[in-house]
Amino acid sequence: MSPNESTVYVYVKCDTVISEEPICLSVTPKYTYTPLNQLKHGSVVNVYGAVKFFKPPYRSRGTDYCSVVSIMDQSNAKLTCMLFSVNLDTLPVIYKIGDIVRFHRLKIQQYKNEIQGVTTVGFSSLTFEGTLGTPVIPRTSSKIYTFTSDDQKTVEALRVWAAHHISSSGALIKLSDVKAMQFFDLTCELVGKAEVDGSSVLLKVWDGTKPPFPSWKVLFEDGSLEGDADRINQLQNLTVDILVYDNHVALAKSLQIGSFLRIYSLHTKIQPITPKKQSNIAHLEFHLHGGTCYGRGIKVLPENNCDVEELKRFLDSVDLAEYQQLENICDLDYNISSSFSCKKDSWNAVFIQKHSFIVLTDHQYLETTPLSAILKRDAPQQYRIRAKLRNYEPQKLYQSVKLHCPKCHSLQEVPHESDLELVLQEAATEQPDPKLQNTSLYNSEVWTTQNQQERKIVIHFIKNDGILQVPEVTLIMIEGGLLSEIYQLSKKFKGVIPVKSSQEDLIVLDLAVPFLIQGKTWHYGCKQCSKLKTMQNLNSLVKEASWTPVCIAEALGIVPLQYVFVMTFTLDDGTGTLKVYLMDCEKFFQIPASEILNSDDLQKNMEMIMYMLCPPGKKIGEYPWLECFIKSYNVRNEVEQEICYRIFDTVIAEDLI
DNA sequence: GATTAGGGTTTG
Repeated sequence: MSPNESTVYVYVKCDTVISEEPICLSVTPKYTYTPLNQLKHGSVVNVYGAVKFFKPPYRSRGTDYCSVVSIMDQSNAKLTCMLFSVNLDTLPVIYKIGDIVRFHRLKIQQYKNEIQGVTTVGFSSLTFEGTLGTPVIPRTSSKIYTFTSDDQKTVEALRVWAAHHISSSGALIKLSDVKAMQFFDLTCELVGKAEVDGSSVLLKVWDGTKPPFPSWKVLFEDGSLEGDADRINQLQNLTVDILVYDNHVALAKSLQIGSFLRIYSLHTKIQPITPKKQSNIAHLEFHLHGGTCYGRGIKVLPENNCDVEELKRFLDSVDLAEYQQLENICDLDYNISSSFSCKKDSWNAVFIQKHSFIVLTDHQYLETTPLSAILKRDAPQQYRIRAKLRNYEPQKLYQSVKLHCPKCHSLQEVPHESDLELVLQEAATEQPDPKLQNTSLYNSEVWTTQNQQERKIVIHFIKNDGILQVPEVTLIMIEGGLLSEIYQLSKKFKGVIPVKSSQEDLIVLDLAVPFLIQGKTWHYGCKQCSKLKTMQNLNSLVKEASWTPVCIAEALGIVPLQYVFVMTFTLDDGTGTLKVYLMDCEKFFQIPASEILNSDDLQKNMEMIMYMLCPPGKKIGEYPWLECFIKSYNVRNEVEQEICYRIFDTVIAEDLI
């Protein structure tokens, strides 16, 4: 064998045992691998990639199993592959984002202006654990495959790249960290299973940690529960009930008790509290909905999977007796009648102590003052209080979010989209000035819309030290853009500044619209306090590329407005009631007011918090106690002086959110 | 031999 010849090791895989002894053949490797940015429509290629997204194999409506896998490599290009096979085994065995795959004989074709990979005759795959430092052992059903030292290097290099460029399974969380409303991936052991009806199956699983809220208990017919009854009973406070629907039912039915599972895109919801139920504690529902969106599905993990090995060690170390005690307290709560409200409160106290989901104060040294005493005293004072939230206003969340100027302290409404669109439409009729395009600060491109009377849009790409960067870190300015266009661009670029041409330079379009759109946050400036400067002033930020809203606002002479929640709480501690104001950016609810209007998830979290603090359909005796820090202050109106109260230094405990 | 799905959450 000449020194330049590579060695191809042909590993012969017999069932699950990989032969330790490579058969050494003196042949030149025949496989070449195409970088993902060089794929040509119509070709059949071999590729390597790190898994960016995947749907675990599921039965398609046709004859085959299907798995959708998106991969990326060092070229930063992404390829989505449609993998089909009659045989489940020949699809890649991917367990999580970041795994490394090698595909042989993948056909590249075009679909909707993008290329995609599809299985073709002779398709085969190897999958490797993506974690740095773990052994490079392929998962595959292929009995014979090549694996050279070059392959080893490719996998290792991709692991390093993926560790920096692909966010690992952040969705993989423990039951103890589960939030009241979220989608996540769960690694767990199956302890019980029951068919509930034709379209759903109940899975009872645990991962050794205690969820922050008790699990809902799904009802099923007597005798339909599979699993060891003693064990199910012993673990009842640590297991959660997952309802699995529709297309996942068949797979769920086939699962063996005691197997280790990864359940992808599991959904938690708070169980509505109904008057029939005696408990005033929120319960969590776990759903694996129908469909395969976001890779929703179930995969059985082998015993030798490193996550399973870790889970097994952890499950063995759990002290079950500790959770048995809590169970007894739970039983007390479930069984007592509503007439024993003081007992219930004491249970509530235990629960709150354990899970601390009620409002906390930073000022633990202060003694609690009854509201009746506060009402008799002059202002200004500070108090620690313990009360229940009898009512709050406004009830509609979007009405509680306002814009506050830290300089002149004015409060204003967040502009409605239709108002923004009017201003943008008006501005779009003005002609961009070509003299202001392509300067040392930015490169400009003029686009002409096709269907709207040839409207001109100019995008100015701000350079970093004279060089254009990738969109993710590039700030752009837009002239003549409408709301939908700005919205689309804000998804691609670091930030978008709506501008217009003036005599000397580009200037901020109008403070009636955001001066900067960054991610989901629309930043506004105060009309009264801002003293606008032109866009060339951004030059001062270019070197450091410090494109924070604060820096940009300062460079442009803008006083940025803060998003705040403004609410009135009516508090009641049995001795009296007090109206208390809350003005909060993000500390109180642990939810940024600046992002909530553009986030369904945050809105749901907020609704859930208010639902917990002020549960509808319940008597006030059953409301949770809140601990707050408030201060009183004098407000003089035209006729008289009034004492007002405001919450501060108070937060909702993290566990609730 | 073609089809399946074509990533971007249910509404139980």
